[in-house]
Amino acid sequence: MQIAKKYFSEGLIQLTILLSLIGVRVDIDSYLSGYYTPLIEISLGPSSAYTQTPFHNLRETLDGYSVHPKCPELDYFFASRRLLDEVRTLGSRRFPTQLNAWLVHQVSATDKAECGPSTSNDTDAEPGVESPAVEAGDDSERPPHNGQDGCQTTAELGRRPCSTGACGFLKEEDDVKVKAEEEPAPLTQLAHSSTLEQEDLDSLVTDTDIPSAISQDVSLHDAMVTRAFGVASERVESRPAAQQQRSLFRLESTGSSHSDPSPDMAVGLAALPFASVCNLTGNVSSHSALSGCLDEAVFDQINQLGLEGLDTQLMSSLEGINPQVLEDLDSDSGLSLESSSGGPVSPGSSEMSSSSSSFCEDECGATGYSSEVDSVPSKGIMDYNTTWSPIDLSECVWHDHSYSSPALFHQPSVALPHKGIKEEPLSDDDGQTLEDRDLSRDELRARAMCIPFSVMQIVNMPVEEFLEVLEGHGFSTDQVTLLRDIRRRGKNKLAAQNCRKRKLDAITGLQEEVERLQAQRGRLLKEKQLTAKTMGAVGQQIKQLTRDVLARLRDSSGRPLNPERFTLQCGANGRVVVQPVRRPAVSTSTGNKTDKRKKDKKP
DNA sequence: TTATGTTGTCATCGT
DNA sequence: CGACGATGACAACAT
Repeated sequence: MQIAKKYFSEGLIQLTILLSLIGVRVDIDSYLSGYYTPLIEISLGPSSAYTQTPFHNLRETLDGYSVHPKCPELDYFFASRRLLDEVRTLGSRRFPTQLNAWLVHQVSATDKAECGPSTSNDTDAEPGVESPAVEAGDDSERPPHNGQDGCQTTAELGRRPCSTGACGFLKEEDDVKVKAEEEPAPLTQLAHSSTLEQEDLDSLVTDTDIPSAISQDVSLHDAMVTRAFGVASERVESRPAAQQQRSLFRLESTGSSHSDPSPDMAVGLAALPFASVCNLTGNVSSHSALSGCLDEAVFDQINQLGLEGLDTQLMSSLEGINPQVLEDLDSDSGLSLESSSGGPVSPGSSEMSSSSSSFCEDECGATGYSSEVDSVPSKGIMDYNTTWSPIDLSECVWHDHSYSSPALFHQPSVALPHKGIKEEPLSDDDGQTLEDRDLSRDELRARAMCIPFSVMQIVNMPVEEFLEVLEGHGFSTDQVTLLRDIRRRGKNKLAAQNCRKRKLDAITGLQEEVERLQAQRGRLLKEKQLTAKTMGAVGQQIKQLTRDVLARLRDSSGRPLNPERFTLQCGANGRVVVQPVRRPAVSTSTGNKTDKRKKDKKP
């Protein structure tokens, strides 16, 4: 628990510090609750580690600190990875929408001036980043105590009732409105100034050693102390990437207005260009800069692909990591078939804990005896009755079956966790009838044949010693046969138990996989539908734009171009060229596309 | 009493 | 070749 809290807090603080460097406000709760959920669930579905540790849900609970200890490490790793990826994408102009989000978060120049030095006072906790909103006259909703607010934001991580991406978007909108009131520049200008902002951010990013900053270990306690002493230092430098990360998420979750946010991050991405296309449609009829709109439409498509590409990239990076990380992190979760000692079949874990580590391979299985027994020197028959005690091994798999309770024989006074009457210790004082009633058939046979070994001993002793026993004690042929049968049956019984356990585990695993695949199929179908819808809208938009452009163009004789005979083609360099249609017969949009592709390939 | 689940055992195969 | 594990099949027993 403490470890989880520590890692969790450290990751958050690092992100916060990164963000504070560029003077942006931090909204950690929306970041956490929104970002991981669609990312992980879309990408991987309820894979093993995630299924077992739905930490993104746990965070939203009151006892969010009860996160599985492994999860914060995953978070830390993933967050760092994403930070790096997003910092790398900063220099690219492929994602202007992402940069727009940056602008939304960006603090005004005056705020920057204040946040620069003063950031050191408010840096590590939230106040420094919250200050823009407070200064913007949002005091009615946010208490003026910055420190308290910041701490509250950090502590609220698991408490916020509104934790979806949509909620984060609403908050984002508030910020936008505030900025719109504060500054005369409209949002569109903000968006169009992305280049400028990008340069600004680039300078920040290039001047900052993000990996090293990320690698710095800042605990929650450290952060609080640092804030108290007003120390900004290098830790502050690790902010921008986190801000990117959160902004990206917000955009993604913003685009999806569905009530079910989990499966549709890609859906949200797809919705972005669709919305832009719709806006474009409304403007087409009246605008004059048609070529600009065309470029914008094209860029929207490219952006869609680019964002999806980014999404895919993140997904692939995560998926590439998961197996090792998850396996390592899950190594103690007892995925081994033999390790589920908590089951009713194998309740002997307490006894097992005192055994050597060689039993870890098979705590209660049929193979567990060998290594332990090998370490015991052969001491002859008396050793088997006294010191040699492999029973701890296998008694846990001796079941509550009507005629089997071999664990009771020649056992030290180990309290067997078996249920029922068979757990009564066998002693010479016990009545013979009761004793016989509790004996297994092989025990009865062994007793009848005067064999001085318990079934457990016979089954669990090493084969070398078993052969020595057979040869060195003058047993009759019947006794030898019985000894071999007892050993064979005992081992086979353990093997059967293991086999059944494996079978059940396999069935369970297959059921889980079926559920996971069904969920994945549903998500993919949704995504497919939305993609088809978006593509159809884009195609219609392109057609409309083409008609509009052609209608405004004139041929050499001053007549408008016939849309049936001419078409627009966008080259790789972004130039739009009017080309005559070879075949007057109108084909489908896909046919046009293929024709265009062929034309492009020919030169 | 019947149906179903659990467990032990045997036979068989592969290592 | 023998020991051993895995597993299907069956029977006895429990619920």
